[in-house]
Amino acid sequence: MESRCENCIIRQFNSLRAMSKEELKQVSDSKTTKTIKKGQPIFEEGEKLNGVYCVRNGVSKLSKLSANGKDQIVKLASKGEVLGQRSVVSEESANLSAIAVEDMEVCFIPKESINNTLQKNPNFTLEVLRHMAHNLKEADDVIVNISQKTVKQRMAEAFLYLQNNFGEDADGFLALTLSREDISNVVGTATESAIRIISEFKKKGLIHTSGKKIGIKNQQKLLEMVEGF
Amino acid sequence: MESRCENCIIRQFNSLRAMSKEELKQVSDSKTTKTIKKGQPIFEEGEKLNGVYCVRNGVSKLSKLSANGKDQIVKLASKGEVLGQRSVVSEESANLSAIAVEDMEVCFIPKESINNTLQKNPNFTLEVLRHMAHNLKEADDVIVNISQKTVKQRMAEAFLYLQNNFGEDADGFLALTLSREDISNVVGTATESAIRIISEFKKKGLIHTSGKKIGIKNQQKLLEMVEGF
DNA sequence: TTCCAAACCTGACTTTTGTCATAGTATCCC
DNA sequence: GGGATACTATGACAAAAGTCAGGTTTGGAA
Repeated sequence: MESRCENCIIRQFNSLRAMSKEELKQVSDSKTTKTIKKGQPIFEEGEKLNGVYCVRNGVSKLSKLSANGKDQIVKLASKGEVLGQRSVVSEESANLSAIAVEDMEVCFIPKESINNTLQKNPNFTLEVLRHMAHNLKEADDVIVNISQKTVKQRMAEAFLYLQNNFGEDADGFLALTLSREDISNVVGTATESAIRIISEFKKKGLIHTSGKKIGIKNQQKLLEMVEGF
Repeated sequence: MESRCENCIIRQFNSLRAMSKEELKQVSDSKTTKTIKKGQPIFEEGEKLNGVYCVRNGVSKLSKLSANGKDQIVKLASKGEVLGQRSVVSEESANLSAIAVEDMEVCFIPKESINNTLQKNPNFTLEVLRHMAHNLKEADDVIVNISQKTVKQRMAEAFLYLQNNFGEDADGFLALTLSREDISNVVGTATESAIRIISEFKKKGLIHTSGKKIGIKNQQKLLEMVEGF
């Protein structure tokens, strides 16, 4: 289970790749590996984080509770993503909760290792900055989508997103299975509305389902729907 | 009109404060000052940016055009903010358009000066990173607000935001005057809906207006409305 | 296997929001 | 000062989305 960061492939996907050999060694010596069960939190909104979490396996939802008691899922994070970076960088408590939607394996890296490197290695800092810039762009795009598209369009978009980012299993179902409630929280709508639209898409032959599982049948039409036809 | 960055007070508000004397000197030598008239763009979505813009005066809206032809305003930027940083850092074309909502004075700083410093001065990079982290948090909060609050709540929030961030003039009107259309694009709703809600708030004594100008009359009730009472 | 809770689904209804049409009002430019 | 143009305002209606209330299915634990 335990292994050295130096040999970890995951690292290639995130900002840790900009660390020097010695820095990486230090990180590896101080890190701990944790297993998180589906439904369990890695950390929660408002919590002070003592480090970041590097995802080795599984998927986590990053969400925020709103005043009316509903969660809004802001992002889904999987293999290679580093969680909690924003909070550690700005020395604030977590703005979002990270909850596993699948069983997960994550490495906890104490903030000292991170901060140390941030102050000494501009390449690493720049790499983190680039990732943050990318996340910011994604967030801006979400804002535009959520405010200008209908729930139906956003649902279509969500399915295509899941297909692109998490792929499909052998039977043609989306590899990442979310509950209807989670889907509605990604899209930003009521659970009933999400379910209704799933039924509608099924009737129209855009998707097919089997229990919780959802498969995409007509990608083209879903794409057209996103564009507003 | 022209002046040296070394003496510029604005600098204290943004990441340029982490630059060394020599770096600042170089920036100052390469910068140019521009005047932008109300309604004119500083840069537009999709454009390749050759540098960043430091706002000395006036206010700019950062917006993105959506498929249905409406703009969504993602952020309002004023004195001290640096525009285009995200694009320069990630070497991508601009994701948002920046358009002046008031006459503006901005300093253009070529990206070479920025990139150079990013690679050599970890303090500066870290400072930029902190600003980006802050912007990301704000963006996440906007996502949650826009998807979980009603248009009425978001309108109330927008007025309070304008009051907090841009203040009021001598007559008690919001210092930043936006057109009804801009207001609707901040809130993410139809212009008619925005106007209707302004009328309603006026009837309820929450705000008062005079032409385009809007003044806050009952801050407490607006706050309660945002919270959902 | 059986039972129970949680998740899923559907219908009926209400509320919210958007759209279209139209009229009034300010503003800018000559 | 006058006319064109853009912005503001309001009514009437349509569409979208949420809520409530009730069923059904599913999956996991005893």
